[in-house]
Amino acid sequence: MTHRMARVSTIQDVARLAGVSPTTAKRALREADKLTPETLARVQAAIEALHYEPDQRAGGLRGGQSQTVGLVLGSIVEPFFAQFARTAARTLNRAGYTLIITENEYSAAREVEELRRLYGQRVAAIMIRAGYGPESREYLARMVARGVVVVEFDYTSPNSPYTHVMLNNAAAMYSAVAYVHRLGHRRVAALGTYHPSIHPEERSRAFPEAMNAHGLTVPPEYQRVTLLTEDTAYRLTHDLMSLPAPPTALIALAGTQAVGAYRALRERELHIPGDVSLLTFDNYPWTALVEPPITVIEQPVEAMAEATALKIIAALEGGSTGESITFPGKLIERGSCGPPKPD
Amino acid sequence: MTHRMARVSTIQDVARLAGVSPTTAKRALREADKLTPETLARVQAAIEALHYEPDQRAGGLRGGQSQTVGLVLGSIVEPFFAQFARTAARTLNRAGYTLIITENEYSAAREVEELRRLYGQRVAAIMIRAGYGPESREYLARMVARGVVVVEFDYTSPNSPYTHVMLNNAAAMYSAVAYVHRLGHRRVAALGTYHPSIHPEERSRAFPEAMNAHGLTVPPEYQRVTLLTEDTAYRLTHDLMSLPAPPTALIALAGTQAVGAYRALRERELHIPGDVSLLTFDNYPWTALVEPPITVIEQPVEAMAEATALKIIAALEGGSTGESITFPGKLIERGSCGPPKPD
DNA sequence: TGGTTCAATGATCTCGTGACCATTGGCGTA
DNA sequence: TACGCCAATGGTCACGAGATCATTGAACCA
Repeated sequence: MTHRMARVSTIQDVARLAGVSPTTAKRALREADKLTPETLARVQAAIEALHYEPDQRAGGLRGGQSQTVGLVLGSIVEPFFAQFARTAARTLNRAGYTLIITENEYSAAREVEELRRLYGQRVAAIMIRAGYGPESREYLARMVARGVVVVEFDYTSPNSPYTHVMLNNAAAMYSAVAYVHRLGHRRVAALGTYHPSIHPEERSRAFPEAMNAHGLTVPPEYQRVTLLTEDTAYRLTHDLMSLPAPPTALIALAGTQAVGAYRALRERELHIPGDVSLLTFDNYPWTALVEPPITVIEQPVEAMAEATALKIIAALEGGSTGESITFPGKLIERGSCGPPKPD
Repeated sequence: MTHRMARVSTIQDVARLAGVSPTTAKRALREADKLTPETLARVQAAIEALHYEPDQRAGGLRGGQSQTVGLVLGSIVEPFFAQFARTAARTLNRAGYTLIITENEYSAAREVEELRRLYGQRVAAIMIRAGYGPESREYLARMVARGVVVVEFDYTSPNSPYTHVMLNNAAAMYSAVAYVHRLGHRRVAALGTYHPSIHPEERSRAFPEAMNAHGLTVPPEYQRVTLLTEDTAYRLTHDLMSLPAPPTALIALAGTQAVGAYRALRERELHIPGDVSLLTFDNYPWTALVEPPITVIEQPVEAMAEATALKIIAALEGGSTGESITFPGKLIERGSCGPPKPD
């Protein structure tokens, strides 16, 4: 296979073959009822014969925007996001939109180039899990000023002006802390501490608040600002368990973190939940396979993805994105949490 | 946020602000050396002031094709594919292309609609993990006739005319069978049997051949045509282990299958590897966390993705896709395989 | 000094579709 | 019968960038 001889048929070719004007041929696609049955049949036959497919780019050129929507994920290899993308794509496809999936790797700086690419395609809307940092804020605002619809999901940056679809992270974290507190834990650590610019996550912000609500405090030596990666969770777990007074319960903020935490605990030959309890966000299949199976907070991924996509569609069809929505997390008790070892 | 007042700046606006003709303004982007330094500076200042971004769709209109490449995955929630997408996107982005990621859920029928969508965007090329079945073959051929570059990866349909990038599945399967044979296993089952249209996979085809090469045969009751999903693997494992003479070793054909198989074995309270050995394709993080950790065949995902993307780029820059490539799998011995229990 | 050359800049056409306006002709009604 | 209406169809332009050809003017050389 060397090179190509593109000869793509256009609506003009269809019209010529059918013996009608291009305008009439186009109507066969969008306003079929305005044509005589015979004319319609002739045009459809021509479309079939030439295997004509409209060029989506040309149409959008006129109106300025396309039938294309951008999706900016935190990380495409995080199953939560992959599943989100699947459901969002299905919903948008049904409504006639094409989804362009990208990732920002949790960084606003990295995100700018993706936004630029999406804007180059003149996407009509963007579903975004914004990255950390201020670098992309101005660019995003400019896109909105140019008519691009924006909806945030999974995370909303502080003072964000955009509608969002999220987990009720505060309530989920509260239920997690309440659960381990009920089991008797007093020294609890989350695998990540709130930081206004590096890690401005709701989950890490809600953790000390939930602790306080149970009359507990998070010791300073448990507090470390991290990212949502396996690696940082692995190192942080090792560090925490090396402390003179290590936590008796760990809360991972995302499924990928749980992998790192679990690996570190295994390396230290700590028994779960005998020596330390473990709880994580995201109900991934493997969490039920390890021994003991891990207690998790499940997110309604599909419902969240569909809600986000529907907001986009509503806004594009002339309405608005509407109010922000939160979904409840669900604590699924398995075997990785138990009473703490007496000191 | 209600509705929009799109006023997007074009190269015309830039030209007007800079006091030059549109043609000159355009040259500031692609042939900057043809402009006087002063003119260039004026145009660049105007671009900066208006935050001008070229519309990628308009340019492609002229030449017929775009700077866009389609990627058709088997399943976006399979980590192998997600990682493949990440690496492919990075490689293509560096070369100035935008990647549109889609999935066919292993079905050629489902695939046709994705191909149609991609062709609607007039993608210049497609990287595809073709689905099972004949439904999309004709459509794909038509796209090629219209100048779209096609490269297959991970799987190639029988008699496929396209260049492909794949794992050396036959060799990988041979090494897997050799390994369990060396441990003493004689009753071995793969979680899926070759079928020319339902499951025309190299791995399932290579399995009985590898068995024969070791003087073994696959009993008919072990042979079941399945899909690469967790669910089917789960059911098939239950069925196999219920047989009067169950296999002493199981080989899962993909990481997702391993989840289902592992779950079924746990439910039956079978000890790994004491009662049954397990081996799977795809070195996913969780496979090292379960007890015992699972022996896997690792695929060089990133190298494969990059190779596929580079073939696309080569073909688009005027060359050809070149020869098909295969990559070797790597057997990583962990604890899930051991000698079989004596009968 | 007239002609040549070339760097710098500009004008115009093209791509494929959607939006909008124009034309045709048949039929009903006063 | 003349007028108006409307269904059916056609003509034309805009969208935004790339490609190609055209123009300007200054420098250079014989």
